Amino acid sequence: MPHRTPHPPSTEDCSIQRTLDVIGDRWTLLILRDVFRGVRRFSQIQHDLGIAKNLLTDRLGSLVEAGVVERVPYQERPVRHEYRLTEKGRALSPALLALMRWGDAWCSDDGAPTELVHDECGTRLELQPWCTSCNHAVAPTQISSRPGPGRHHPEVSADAAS
Amino acid sequence: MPHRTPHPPSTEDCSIQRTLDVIGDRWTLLILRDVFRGVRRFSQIQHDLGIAKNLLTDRLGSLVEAGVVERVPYQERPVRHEYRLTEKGRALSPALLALMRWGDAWCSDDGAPTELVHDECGTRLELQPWCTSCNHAVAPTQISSRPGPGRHHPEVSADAAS
DNA sequence: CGAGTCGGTTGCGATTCGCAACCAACCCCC
DNA sequence: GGGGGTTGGTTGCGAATCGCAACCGACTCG
Repeated sequence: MPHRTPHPPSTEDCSIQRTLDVIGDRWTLLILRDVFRGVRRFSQIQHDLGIAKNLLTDRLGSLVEAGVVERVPYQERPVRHEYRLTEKGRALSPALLALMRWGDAWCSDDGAPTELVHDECGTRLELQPWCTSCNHAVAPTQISSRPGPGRHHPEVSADAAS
Repeated sequence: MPHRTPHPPSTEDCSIQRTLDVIGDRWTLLILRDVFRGVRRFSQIQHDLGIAKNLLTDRLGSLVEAGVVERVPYQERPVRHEYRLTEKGRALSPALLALMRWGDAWCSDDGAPTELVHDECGTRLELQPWCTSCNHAVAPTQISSRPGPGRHHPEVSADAAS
């Protein structure tokens, strides 16, 4: 259980903060990437990532506790478990894709960035927020949040970086 | 300069890995969130986040070195600098939004998840990968990557978690 | 019985973090 | 021209975390 500072001193806790409290660890997103890919068993993940076993135990425990993955038996005699994504965990897919896309586009060793494409039609996917009724990409400045009951988070605007 | 293990033992470095090498730190994404919001000066960020100054110095240095932000003077006499997003940094916007969205939807303290909406028309934004030619959301299984020259990354599929 | 696998737990040295103190450059003000 | 304030750091040090290796219990197979 990697505890953060009990109260991040001045910033009110925003969505990013809460998200990072769950997955903002050096290993956690890599573990989740493996689980997304179908690498679900302790030893598989451990071998694939090269993570220390005690850390993997710890991170998987946190993820289970957070409800991102669940520990289900995949065989009896001997009973063995695997870790599966919950609904909450599957909901991370867009974020993981966006991070992957960014790494491809901006951190590739060879110069050429790769693209994500839609298998069926070969269209390049941008992963921009896309408005289904206006049918075009939505700039970060045109996005706001609609809180359930009176809460809002700080605006994140790329154009504020002018 | 927070060094990772020199060679992440068995996993070949994938896009997620490379991305996390740049922003996979407990503080870095929070720093970037601030910069996106327009909080660009050292002392502002430091105060807003409550991060230790030596760590902030270190993280900002890494981000500058990675080309995610740049350090530009915003006044002479005395010369003072601020940190601005580069093109590369602005490209993180979809990822940041996706993470924020997830935190809103799944980690809110009060029960009701907030939604992202398009200002102009009020449409709820899902941040799913959206195919502009098919005009519908693209499931993770239908996404593949088109590498520039011979490289590919592992498929990330939410449905593999069946 | 002995060896092997899976999924951990325990101990310990090395790294990193968080905090507080200090500092250099520059400003303003008297 | 000395005192005080702000900005953007640097340095030192104790505490928490990490990474590695060793060990372990349950179980299976030969």
